[in-house]
Amino acid sequence: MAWTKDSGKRRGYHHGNLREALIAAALDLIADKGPAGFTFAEAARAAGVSPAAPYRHFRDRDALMADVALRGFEHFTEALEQGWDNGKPHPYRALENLGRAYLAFARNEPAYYAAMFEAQVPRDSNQELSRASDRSFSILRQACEALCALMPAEKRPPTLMMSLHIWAMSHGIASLFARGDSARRKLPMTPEDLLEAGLLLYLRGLGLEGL
Amino acid sequence: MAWTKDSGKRRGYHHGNLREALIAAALDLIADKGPAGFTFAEAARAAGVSPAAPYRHFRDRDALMADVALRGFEHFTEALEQGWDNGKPHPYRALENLGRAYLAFARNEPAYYAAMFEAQVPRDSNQELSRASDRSFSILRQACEALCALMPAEKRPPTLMMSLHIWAMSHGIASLFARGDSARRKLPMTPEDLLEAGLLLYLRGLGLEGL
DNA sequence: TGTACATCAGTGAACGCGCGTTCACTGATGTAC
DNA sequence: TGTACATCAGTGAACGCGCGTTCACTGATGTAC
Repeated sequence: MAWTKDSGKRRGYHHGNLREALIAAALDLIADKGPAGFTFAEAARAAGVSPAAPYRHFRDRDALMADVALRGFEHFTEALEQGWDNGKPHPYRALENLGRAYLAFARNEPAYYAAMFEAQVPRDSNQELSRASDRSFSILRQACEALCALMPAEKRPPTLMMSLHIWAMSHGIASLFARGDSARRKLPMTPEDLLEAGLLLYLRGLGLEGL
Repeated sequence: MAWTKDSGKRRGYHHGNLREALIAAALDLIADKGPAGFTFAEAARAAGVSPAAPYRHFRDRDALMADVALRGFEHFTEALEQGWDNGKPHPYRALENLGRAYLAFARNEPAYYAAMFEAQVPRDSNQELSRASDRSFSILRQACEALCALMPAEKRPPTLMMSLHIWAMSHGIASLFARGDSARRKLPMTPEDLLEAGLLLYLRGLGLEGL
């Protein structure tokens, strides 16, 4: 990974980019051993810095973890937005792509995924984090609204409920079958196909027949 | 909890029920601080026993964790079976109850739930554990088969896919909104209502209209 | 352009702590006869 | 029913280890004039 360490150039007394390097180290460690298996000291070591140095950048281990989760949600939002691509070429197809983006994120970024959803980061005490999480969800909600707009007004389901259902199914499939770490379960089909079929059936249940 | 400690009677040199006591202690600790926040030493202390004693019963910390997960799946299977209640009074209603049982388990047994789904217990290396997990899933599958039997044969969906969808949605809702620990997200409705509506819509999508 | 100084971001040594694990041991229990 | 003995399930002391955290420090950087 290009963003780890100092990519070659020798550092002097000042690291120059320690904050980023610590986060990168944390991600590596989390990916390796789960959210529990990362320590402040080890992250410092990985960044090639004394064990006291991280305290210049993070209050403690939990603060680093919260930052990892925060960045995770930011990247996640971005990934979902790209998947949705403003509803192009067609809202249904775009929702499918959004779902794919969800699964791809769980697969390719297991460390972020674990920090966001499984590390016990107290979201209540961290407004910034819960707002970032809300922003991710809002992409999904926006997608549901665009889909509902295709239906006659009197047949539209509540979009909040609809987006929660789709979130739950995507999250369930991602957590059980698509994640990129050791907790992934085997599946006799691709998670993408499973999700696609699930979305199709669910939307049909809502009366969104024509695609 | 009645099964913790030695419930009053003074123990002598032999604990008498140390294995159980250690598991109970592990559950308490996991519920408190997440799957990471439990140590062999602390479990021993909670059971009122020297730090060397647990080694008579478990090879190491991971073995204890795996045992907790295993028991979790056993209780989970039981809970799902009770919810399903052999399809009574009616398969659809019974499926709804099965879903409720799933959510109730996540809420009431957060420690088991975390050990089963979030602790990094390597399932591959533990055949007993993966079989227990399969047994839980098979209840759900059985329920789907009963529901499908209500449909004309040529309209029946593949029950494996159907049960995976329902598992994913239940698991997603449970993990995000129903779990009994600090990672639960707020929701403007009960998780039970959300799941019930989701199941209804999904089944409708399958063509299971009449309930 | 040079110099003085404040601030910043590191060092490295030190500390107390709790964990995992081992060891020789011992008290309690069960069983053969 | 009693006794001898094997086995089991604990003790408690000890060890090495790595972690989190603190401290006075120092090298590098930026800025005012």
